[in-house]
Amino acid sequence: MDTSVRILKRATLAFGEFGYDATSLDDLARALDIRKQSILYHYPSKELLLEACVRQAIADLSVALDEAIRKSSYGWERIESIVKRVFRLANNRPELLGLLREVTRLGPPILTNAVEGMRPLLDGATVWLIEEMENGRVRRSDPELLVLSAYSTIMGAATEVKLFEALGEESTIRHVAMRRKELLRFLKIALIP
Amino acid sequence: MDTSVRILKRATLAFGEFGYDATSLDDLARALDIRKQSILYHYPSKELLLEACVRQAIADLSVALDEAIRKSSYGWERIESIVKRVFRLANNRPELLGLLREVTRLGPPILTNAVEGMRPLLDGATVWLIEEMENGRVRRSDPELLVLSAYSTIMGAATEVKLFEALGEESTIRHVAMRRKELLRFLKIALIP
DNA sequence: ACCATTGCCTACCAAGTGGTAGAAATAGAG
DNA sequence: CTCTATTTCTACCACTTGGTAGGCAATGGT
Repeated sequence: MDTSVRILKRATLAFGEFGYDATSLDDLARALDIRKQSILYHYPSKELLLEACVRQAIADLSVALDEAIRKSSYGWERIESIVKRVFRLANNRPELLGLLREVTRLGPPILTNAVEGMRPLLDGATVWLIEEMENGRVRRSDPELLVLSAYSTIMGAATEVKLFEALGEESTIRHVAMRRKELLRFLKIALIP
Repeated sequence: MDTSVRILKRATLAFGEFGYDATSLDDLARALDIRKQSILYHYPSKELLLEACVRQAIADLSVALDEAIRKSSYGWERIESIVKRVFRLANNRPELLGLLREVTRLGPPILTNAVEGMRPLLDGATVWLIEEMENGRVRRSDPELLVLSAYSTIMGAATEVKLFEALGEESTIRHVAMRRKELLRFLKIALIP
């Protein structure tokens, strides 16, 4: 595999799981069995590496969501499809959502970039919600607020696996499925008229 | 004020806002206008300082929640009271919730400690919920799951201010109030039969 | 007056940080 | 084969990190 891609994947893993500050280029190089300077050849600085990771993560997320959107039609069906897709993503590639959370934690300037990258996604969701509300398929409320609430709710539900484990809740597939089901029930009651 | 208390407060602020790794003892000492070794006199290591901060944060949180609980009675009234209290806390002392989120990010071993400290709180909430469900004041569902979902939802809504700011949403008091209202509406629909 | 304890300090250190300079290897094109 | 560009490497650096060793002043009990 291309070295720069290997670096990107590993960095996304590390940044998403342990955080940006806690991940040193030396660590990364060791894990990849290359020299640190090879990393700095492909990505001139640690911050630029992070940027690249975030860009890729958002791209991957967009692809996944587009898939979920195309596979479904309207109203509740589509919401359900999206939530399920996000949970699947959280299961298969937890580092992606972890990285996004990390970015909101780090704040500007990297967050500003990331937000620009996500805006089409969020705007699309907002526009769609407005339409659905007008057609009476979704309960009326402030659509932007709703998108952001949904974002942080799904994010929380999908990424706080560590917390569940620490609480002694086993985090088997079945448990994740239960939490997903519970969240869906919640969302359905709250969103659908 | 007692030096050790000053250190604790400042460390909680810094850990909660910028994260554990991003906060150096030198930074802290500079901000407090004391020498780093004075910090290490009161708290023998950075990790023990973090532990102390977390302990105190949980204690403060417990006090705030107890207050909210005592002030309210049952059913929806109490849930509303708690949510409002948490939002007030997120407004007055955002570093508290920030620190707790940071702890879940850091994972074990510190998370294990923190979870032990929070267990009475969570268990209390679970027991109360079971009672409310049996009395028909709260919609039936898995109570433990519900507590954790509520935790991550409220946490997300209360702490993701940075994200909202980056999105260009002004984060005025009015906007926070709106988000609180929205969350309450959401919870009411989802929880109350 | 004495001494032990407390609290804060100066001086220092080994390890690790992100990053620079530039050599050596590799590979494709003519 | 040779030239050139790409890629990976060794060697190094200035700086920051958490933490140790030990001194020095204040305090208060005996």
